[in-house]
Amino acid sequence: MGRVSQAQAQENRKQIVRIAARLFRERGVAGVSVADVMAEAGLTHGGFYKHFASKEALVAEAVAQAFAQRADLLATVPRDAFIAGYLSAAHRDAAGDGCPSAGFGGDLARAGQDAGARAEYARGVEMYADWLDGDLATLSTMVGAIILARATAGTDVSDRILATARDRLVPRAV
Amino acid sequence: MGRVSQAQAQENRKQIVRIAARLFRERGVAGVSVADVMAEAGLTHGGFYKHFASKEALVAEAVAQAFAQRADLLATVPRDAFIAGYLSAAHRDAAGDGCPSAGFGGDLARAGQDAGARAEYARGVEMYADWLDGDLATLSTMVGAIILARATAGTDVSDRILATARDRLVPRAV
DNA sequence: TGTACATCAGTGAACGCGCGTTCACTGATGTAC
DNA sequence: TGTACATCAGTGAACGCGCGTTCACTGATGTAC
Repeated sequence: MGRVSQAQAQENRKQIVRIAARLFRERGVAGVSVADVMAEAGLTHGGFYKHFASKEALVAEAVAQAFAQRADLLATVPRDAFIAGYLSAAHRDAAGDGCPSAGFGGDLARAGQDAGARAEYARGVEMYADWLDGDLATLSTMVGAIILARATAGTDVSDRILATARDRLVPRAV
Repeated sequence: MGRVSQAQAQENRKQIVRIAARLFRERGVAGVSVADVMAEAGLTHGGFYKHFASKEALVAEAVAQAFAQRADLLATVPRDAFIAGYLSAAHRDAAGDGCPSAGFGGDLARAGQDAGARAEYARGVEMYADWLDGDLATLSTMVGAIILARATAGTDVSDRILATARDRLVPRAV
């Protein structure tokens, strides 16, 4: 394949970011190679650097894209319904589409160099904070519960974590 | 150096696990090589496999050791004081000595193969659960707050996360 | 509208590099008598 | 207590391997006239 139309190239770029945002949340940044992302986009790995300066740059864009998608959801779903869905087994088992605060938190909690990704992450947390009227303790409970539930998935403590967090944050919901 | 006394070998083994437990929490499992751990123990990397079957086996032991050390602390410090210390900037900035639920959570939240480490992790969470009389929502808030605070370290939202979580969990403490 | 040329997205082989792991070797430790 | 031998923790070079990144090349796209 030779050159591709500008529109196609731009679409490919977006696709790369979308796929990266999913795979990084599913398997962690270190668990996904540039070649993995490109292959899933139907491209070969060599072309990656026509779009991004480095893998690190892709991580930053993937974090931003994941939070942007998240913002749409927050604007759509009522608060209690959102939190109940957040603290569900379905969300625990589908990290790729899930909360970026949880999906990227483990990777970005190390100081590393990835300043760009960390800046996007902080911006995303601010967005959650606004949505919760500054109640970052509730966000902490949500993020902590989903990370703990994922790390203990397959044991009965995992379901108990989600259940107790749900009782605490949305006691009225069924 | 040739052979070493059995007592010395056993001491070296413990040292390797202790160092791994610290480095893995500081930099993540993927961010620390077997050679890194061995070098910090004053040994060369080749001897590692006289003590452990694989890096994965070391991770499992490191998780267990970190939680065991944690258990001692829980038995010593009063509950509110512990939680206030947990939700401090000092704990945020010293992950190596910090909570294993937070320090290993990001790494073990991916399904991976590391069944041994995940089993130790689940056991550790159960220990916290007992200490909190089953209140896993409070543990979720603690773990979520520290992970979020670490991932946003250097921004002002990081301090706000810790402050709001502290207000929620230990309102009486100063 | 058509032609000639420049551009550049994508290809696929190759590059260093660091990793987890293996292995032949060393020599002090542990043991049998 | 002393001697001879077996053991095995630690050494350091080497192994495949996969990774992020580079690069010469291709050929359809975009542009200038």
